[in-house]
Amino acid sequence: MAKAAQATPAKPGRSGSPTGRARGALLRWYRRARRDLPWRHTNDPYRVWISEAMLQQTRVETVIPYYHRFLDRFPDVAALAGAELDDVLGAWQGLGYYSRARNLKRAAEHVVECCGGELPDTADALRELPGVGRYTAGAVASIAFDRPEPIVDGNVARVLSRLHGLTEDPKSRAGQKRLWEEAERLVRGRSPGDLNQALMELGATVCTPRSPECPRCPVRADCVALRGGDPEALPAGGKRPKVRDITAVAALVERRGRVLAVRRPETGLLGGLWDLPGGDLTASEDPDAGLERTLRERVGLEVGAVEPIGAVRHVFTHRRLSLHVYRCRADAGRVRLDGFDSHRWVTDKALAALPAGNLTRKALALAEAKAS
DNA sequence: AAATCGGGGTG
DNA sequence: CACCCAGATTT
Repeated sequence: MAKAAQATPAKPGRSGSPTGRARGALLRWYRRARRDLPWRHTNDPYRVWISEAMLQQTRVETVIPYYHRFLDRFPDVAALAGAELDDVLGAWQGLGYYSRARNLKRAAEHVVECCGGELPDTADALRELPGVGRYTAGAVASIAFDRPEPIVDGNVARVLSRLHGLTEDPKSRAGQKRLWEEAERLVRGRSPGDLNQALMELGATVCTPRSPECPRCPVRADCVALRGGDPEALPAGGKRPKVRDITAVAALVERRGRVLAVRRPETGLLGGLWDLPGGDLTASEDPDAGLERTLRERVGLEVGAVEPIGAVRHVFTHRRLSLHVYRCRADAGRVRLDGFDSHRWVTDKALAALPAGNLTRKALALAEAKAS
């Protein structure tokens, strides 16, 4: 259960000050207008933590079904700590940023070993857990433990940039410093969890990146950017990274009625997930030649009866990938891995059950469609 | 300070 | 297509 509020600093928000007026307006607005979201039905620190981990860089609507399934499968810290990694990754499959799932499990194991299975109840202690940064520590501390800890996420950065007319880039060190200072000033006082959620809710539903609905905003009277006439101009934007085009190959390598599945390294892209063997093509390399080369180099197999199945495209944040999919037969010889952690010869059904990324699922779906 | 890490919704 | 999302971690 949530602990009682700790002593709050000596200056409760006076409703006469701009800060006090804004926080009162935010709290009243939030209690009236907030969306009914699954994680708002509980103060259970474990559930709050899981929701915050899932919501990192991920939209609310995407998270909701994962949140229910994950908690159904791993209802508490002990269940998560005792689970198989593949089961945790399986529950995370399709959600992206898979290091979050591995860190959750590692953190759960640590909490069981060192804290009797109870999540730490301060931001500083939470911060020690793998995968818990300043934002997540503040969110769990304020929402689950009623502590006046600030949070700054993308929504809060936008709201505060506009409210205070901050023209610095929120990504810069100076911009971050200022945002956290403003968030801290605002969170001091009653109901820190609701205040923090009000800021995020406002950014998500009213103070949106484009076409903000300023007439509906509870703090419009104090908004510097609105007075300036162009709230949409804030926050100051940065530059975007360049997108690379990549061509890769992968194959269903068959032997004695089974296919070869390989596990990606724990760290890096799609870490710990299962995949079909293959790899990126070098510049101007022919896909057929690339398949032969990557299978030889990365799984140590010579293959025959190579049959192209087709290609699938997948867009990552800064990569556009075109994957050529093949079916082939492996000659005798031991698997020797390079760049993968482990392998299994599995049936089609077992292959479909292994945790994998969406690109691999697309490839499997294509092969399935082609076979029938 | 910049790169890396997924996937999906939106205008 | 560009942009962004209840960010964290590594370099």
